[in-house]
Amino acid sequence: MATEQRTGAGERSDEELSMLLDDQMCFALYAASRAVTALYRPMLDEVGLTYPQYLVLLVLWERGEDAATGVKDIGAALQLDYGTLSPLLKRLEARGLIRRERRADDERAVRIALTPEGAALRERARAFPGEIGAAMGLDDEEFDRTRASLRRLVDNVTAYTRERR
Amino acid sequence: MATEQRTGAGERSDEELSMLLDDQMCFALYAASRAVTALYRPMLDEVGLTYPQYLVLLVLWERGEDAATGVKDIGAALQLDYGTLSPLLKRLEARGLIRRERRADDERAVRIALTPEGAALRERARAFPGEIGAAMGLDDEEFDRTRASLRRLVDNVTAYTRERR
DNA sequence: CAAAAGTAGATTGCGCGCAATCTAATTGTG
DNA sequence: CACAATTAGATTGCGCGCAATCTACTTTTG
Repeated sequence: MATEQRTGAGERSDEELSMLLDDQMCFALYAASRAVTALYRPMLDEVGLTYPQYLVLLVLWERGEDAATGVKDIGAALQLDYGTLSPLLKRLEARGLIRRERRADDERAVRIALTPEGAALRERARAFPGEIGAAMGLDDEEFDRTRASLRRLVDNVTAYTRERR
Repeated sequence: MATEQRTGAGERSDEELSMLLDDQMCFALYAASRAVTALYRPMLDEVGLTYPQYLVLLVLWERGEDAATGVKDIGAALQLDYGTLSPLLKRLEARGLIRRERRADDERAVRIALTPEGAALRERARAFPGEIGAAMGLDDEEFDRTRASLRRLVDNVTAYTRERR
């Protein structure tokens, strides 16, 4: 266990953090995110989904059939833009899991709705979070605290990014 | 702040975790990883690197000029395969930051070595971790604890994945 | 030493992410 | 009402990630 040196002894305290790969939070996040995605892969393969497609379905399952969910709403929930979502949603439509239809009252907007097949898939996915959580192997307290810290981190980073834009 | 319900009231305690997007660690990780990458982007743009390219250089800077680092070594450090690394390393070579040369004693292996330009880039990158860390806005204790939990999570998940392979 | 097994790396194909650009519909304003 | 600004979404292009397949070396083994 290498000891850290986040805030140095004196001068240049915030510009001289370690450049070591394993000291960096950014790499820990990058590695953890990919490891968890890889953990999902065999489960998602069984239902023929990719991980981002699964996230989109999580949003739709949560909103319900009659929520008038637009592409923009999904993008806001997942922080994904049209460049990612447009082709992804077309693939979900091609698989028969969702329908995409222009709204009559606003021809710009596309309403994304679950098909019965898409809604039914929820039951097959219900066991996923439990399996994933178990494989992570953190106890409830560490799990909750880590998730809370990640949320705080995302909020801070998002605010920071928005400021300097 | 929604309160959680990780382990339900009684039956099916580990198969009935919340399906809500915001309750899921996997989404917290996915969102945090992308938010941090986005935070790096303007900095990395200034030196003409992508985030994964930056990670590769972190490895090379850490190993030093004469470490005989192979593509496999970089892959082991970053958990990336040849399909990702081969074209990425060619791009770094095209930018003049690294050299790729077959080793004389083992014609299968490719030695990746920093050029003077690649080595010099380290100085321009030295300030990055500090800026990123500041934008994350976690105090030292929360930062260290979260990073430690992420490492533990990656270790557990990796072991789990390896078991069922 | 020859055939088999193993290893280092490259290539192909597909699905994200994301910037940049485009279209078409709606809203706002003089 | 005309015309500018805004908005929802699609498209293009590029660089990952990763599975699958391929090549070309090395090492093992009969």
